[in-house]
Amino acid sequence: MLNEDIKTVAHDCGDCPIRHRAVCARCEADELERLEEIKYYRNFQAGQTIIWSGDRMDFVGSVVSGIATLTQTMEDGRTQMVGLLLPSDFVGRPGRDGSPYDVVATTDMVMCCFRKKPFEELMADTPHIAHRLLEMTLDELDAAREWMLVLGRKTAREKIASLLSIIARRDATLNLQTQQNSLVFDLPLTREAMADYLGLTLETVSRQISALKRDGVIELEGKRHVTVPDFSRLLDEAGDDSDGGMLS
Amino acid sequence: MLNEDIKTVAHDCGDCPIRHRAVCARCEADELERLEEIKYYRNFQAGQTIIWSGDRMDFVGSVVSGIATLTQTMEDGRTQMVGLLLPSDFVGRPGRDGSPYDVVATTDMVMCCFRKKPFEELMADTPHIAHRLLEMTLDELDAAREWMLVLGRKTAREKIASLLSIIARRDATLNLQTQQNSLVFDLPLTREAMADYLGLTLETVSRQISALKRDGVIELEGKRHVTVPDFSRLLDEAGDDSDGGMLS
DNA sequence: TCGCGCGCTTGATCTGGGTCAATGATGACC
DNA sequence: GGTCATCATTGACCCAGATCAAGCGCGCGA
Repeated sequence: MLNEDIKTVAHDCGDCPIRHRAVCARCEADELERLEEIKYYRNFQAGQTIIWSGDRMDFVGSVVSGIATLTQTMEDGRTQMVGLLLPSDFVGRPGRDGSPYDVVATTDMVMCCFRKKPFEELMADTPHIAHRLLEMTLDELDAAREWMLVLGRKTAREKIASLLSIIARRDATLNLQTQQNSLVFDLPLTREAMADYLGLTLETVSRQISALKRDGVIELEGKRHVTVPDFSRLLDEAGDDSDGGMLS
Repeated sequence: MLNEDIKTVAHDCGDCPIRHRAVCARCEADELERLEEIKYYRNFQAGQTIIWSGDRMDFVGSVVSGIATLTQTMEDGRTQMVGLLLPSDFVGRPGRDGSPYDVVATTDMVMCCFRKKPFEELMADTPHIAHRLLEMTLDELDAAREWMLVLGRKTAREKIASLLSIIARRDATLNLQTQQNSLVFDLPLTREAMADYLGLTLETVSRQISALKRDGVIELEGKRHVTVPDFSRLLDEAGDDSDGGMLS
């Protein structure tokens, strides 16, 4: 699984989010070396299932580009998305063998993977990687719990606004382009995927997006390209009290 | 905060869940010593708020007895419970200062606390405590995500059945009394608290409990004492495909 | 260039659970 | 042992969002 470009990116932290996020802040040469040895890239096509629920996972890794979703499905077909993986997000559960949900690429993706067993050994030797993983897991837990409020208590309109503001926020921090106070981004999900995230039907998603557009909260170009003229207005619609660190 | 009984329980792992779960599996004398030094007990009364959302937390700890809830509240008063703390559950976020939600005791409680800063130092020195915390956080994340499916996709009846089966399961594993194939337990929550957990109203909770009783899925004695004659029937009602490790 | 499929929109109708309101149990406190 | 407060139940009605159904528009392959 080793390939030629490993050496060339050995100290290019921007390339590989896991290295960037988990290690580089306090990087030490031998750790980088060991990480490089167990690192490889994998490509996935849009629609491809990366891991099936219950499958054994023999790697951990992080998203370099593209988007994936974590979903749970009941026997009768009802599905709920329980996580959204954007570039720099971590995938995998050190110390656990199986995945409790399906991981599906919704766009073409590149992942930076590490073989699981050696990664865990490395983790055992280097406490700050373990520490970084705890940090990431706590972040995911916070996100999951915030989403529980969305699922349990918000109206359809608030749910849509919440999703849009999360995507806008992530997009802005990734691209560092909070340009002229308005936000522009492409929706990385179909209406159906949004519905699965929000606990709604795709028809309701469509209607509420139309409503937000009609009311001037968002502008749409085609079906996916969104511009948000006033982000605080969107947050208002989401029923959020905080700006999530977007506005100062 | 040190008190006299510390020495007497120094090696009684059953008494203090955090020590039992986080440390004792591979316990080493000096760690126990250091844990004892920063440990103290706190009592809370039913209804008392342990931590307000946004508050600084200067301790971590675990539940010895009683029940607490983690809740998030919107400005207009809508609230969603995002976690339920039963005996042996861990409270606190090593490395984080504030709490993102209210922690409220719903019964009288005893907690075993550790001052946060020294606990973090101990964690930095002893990798397997950090490892144990990662494990616990992953468990919480799994639970939160399973709950997202409940909140987003299940009907009111399924939600109630899901909650009952979770409580029954926890209760049984704690008390090790899977006696004569039927389960008996007391509901530790009011109808309103259940509603807040399930994203329902208390009226709907009441109606669905009555319906499950009418249909013979559960039996009620008073308002809180529940017996489940057939656990797999309850799991069926919950729409769950697995038995959660209860039945073999 | 056509048509065909997929993602999306919009309309009509239905229904699960919310809302509002009245009434019942239980137990603590005087 | 009566009063009051808290928790729970039940009924009547309503509405947000689900369901069912009909099109629309755009990209793609023949």
